[in-house]
Amino acid sequence: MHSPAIRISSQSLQVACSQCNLRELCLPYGLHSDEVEKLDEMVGMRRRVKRGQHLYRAGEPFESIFAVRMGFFKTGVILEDGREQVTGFQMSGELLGLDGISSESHTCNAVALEDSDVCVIPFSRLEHLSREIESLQHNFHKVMSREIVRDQGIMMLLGSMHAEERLAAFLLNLSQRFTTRGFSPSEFHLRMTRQEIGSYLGLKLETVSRAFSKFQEGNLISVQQKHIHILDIPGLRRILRKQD
Amino acid sequence: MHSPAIRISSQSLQVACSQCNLRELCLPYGLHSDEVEKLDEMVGMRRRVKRGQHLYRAGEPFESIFAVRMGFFKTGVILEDGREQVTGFQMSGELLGLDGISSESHTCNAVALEDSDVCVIPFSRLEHLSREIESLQHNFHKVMSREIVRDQGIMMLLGSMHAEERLAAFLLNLSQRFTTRGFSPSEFHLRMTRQEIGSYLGLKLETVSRAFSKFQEGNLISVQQKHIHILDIPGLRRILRKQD
DNA sequence: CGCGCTGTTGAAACTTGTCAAAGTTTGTGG
DNA sequence: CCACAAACTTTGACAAGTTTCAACAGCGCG
Repeated sequence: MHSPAIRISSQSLQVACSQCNLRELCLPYGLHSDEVEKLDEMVGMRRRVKRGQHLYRAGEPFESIFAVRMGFFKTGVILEDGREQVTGFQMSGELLGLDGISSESHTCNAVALEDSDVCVIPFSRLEHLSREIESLQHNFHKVMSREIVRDQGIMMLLGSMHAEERLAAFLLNLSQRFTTRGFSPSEFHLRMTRQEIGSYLGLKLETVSRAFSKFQEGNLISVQQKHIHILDIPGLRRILRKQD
Repeated sequence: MHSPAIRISSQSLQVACSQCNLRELCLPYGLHSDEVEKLDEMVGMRRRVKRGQHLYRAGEPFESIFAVRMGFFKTGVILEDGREQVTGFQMSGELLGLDGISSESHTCNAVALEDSDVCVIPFSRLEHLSREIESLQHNFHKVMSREIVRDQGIMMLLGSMHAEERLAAFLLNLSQRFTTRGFSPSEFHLRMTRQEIGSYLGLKLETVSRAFSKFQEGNLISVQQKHIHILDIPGLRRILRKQD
């Protein structure tokens, strides 16, 4: 499955956690340097996923979790009638595949929305190393817990907010995550379609489009297709506060 | 905080995992008997929570997770305007407090909906023991992962289903969980109000009430206040299938 | 360079929420 | 144990928000 050649070229591409500029966003967070070196051994290889390709599919056996090194993913499931339901968007430093642990097979699809790179973290090795490195164990538990908290936040969004509030929350969340990664908080490129945003927010694509237009009318943002410029962050926040 | 006297009385009430008839639903699942005995030492004590009382509150420091031994809980948050948003209902064998790991403080409130008993599991001891007992570690990871999968299921419910579909899914889910615990799949008592069901399902209480009435008209269930009798499980399933 | 996917906008239909009133159950204190 | 108050539930009529259907514009990929 993974040839020595790939292994070597990966190394030359700085596969090592100790060299990764995402280590403050990822599993190595807070680990001592000797511990991070052990992590390096665990992270078997990198995998490149081109735009539109699957990182994994629902039903496939679960063996590894993945850390996004570069790029942008969506996760979701295909419903019986063929529609897609998007459950999340992941960017660099975020983990993919945690849902597969429980059933030992992936429960959703993960698709790259742009050419991406991930670190492959064999789960049994992660568990093994977690038994040795206390802070890695604790870190991993925190990451899983954060995922639970995140999901509950979305449940609240879906359960109690109107269309415009949902979109405002979505934009502010993206803005905040881009900021953490050193990008502009106010200007970015959406990697997903209106359809995918709508699916994620529990809205139809037309409703998403209308909300974008409304925000633009109110000079809160400027939209040009997928290019978003947030003009008034406090204004977006006020939309959230209205009902929530 | 916990006197020897309480400790002893707890023991006499069969605090031990090895004696617990929920062990197939809880953390001890699949552990060898010598390992379960180590678990017994970890589970410090039981705690009794009367109906309406809080097990924990949002913002309190996180120290332990809890396993429901007996009873019924709801978790939720209070929004700024005073409304409550319910994020889950927990019954025997299910864990509470996993969301607190990430921030080291509880992110929601947990309230007993009937007089309940929980096992208090100090989290640092759980992590410590997880480093020794491989199957406990794996079990715990599975439990957390299952929570993530569960939340994503609710996201899909909230994002893509109509009122009656949501209520049908809710009833079928309860039915299934009661069945697992040896109770009737078709007849049970709701511990929560229409308001709380509505909050959980992203609906107003009136809508929940109307959906109950509609199901009753269609001879799918018989409702008498909080007492539910499911007359036609396949019929409820068909309601789910319609749009999903 | 054109075809297809994506996005925008309008009008009508539908679902759910809001407000209001009345009935029912539960819990408490006398 | 009863009576009363508070909380919960049901139902109706109307309002608001979202979806559906349809038409058209624009961008981007091959």
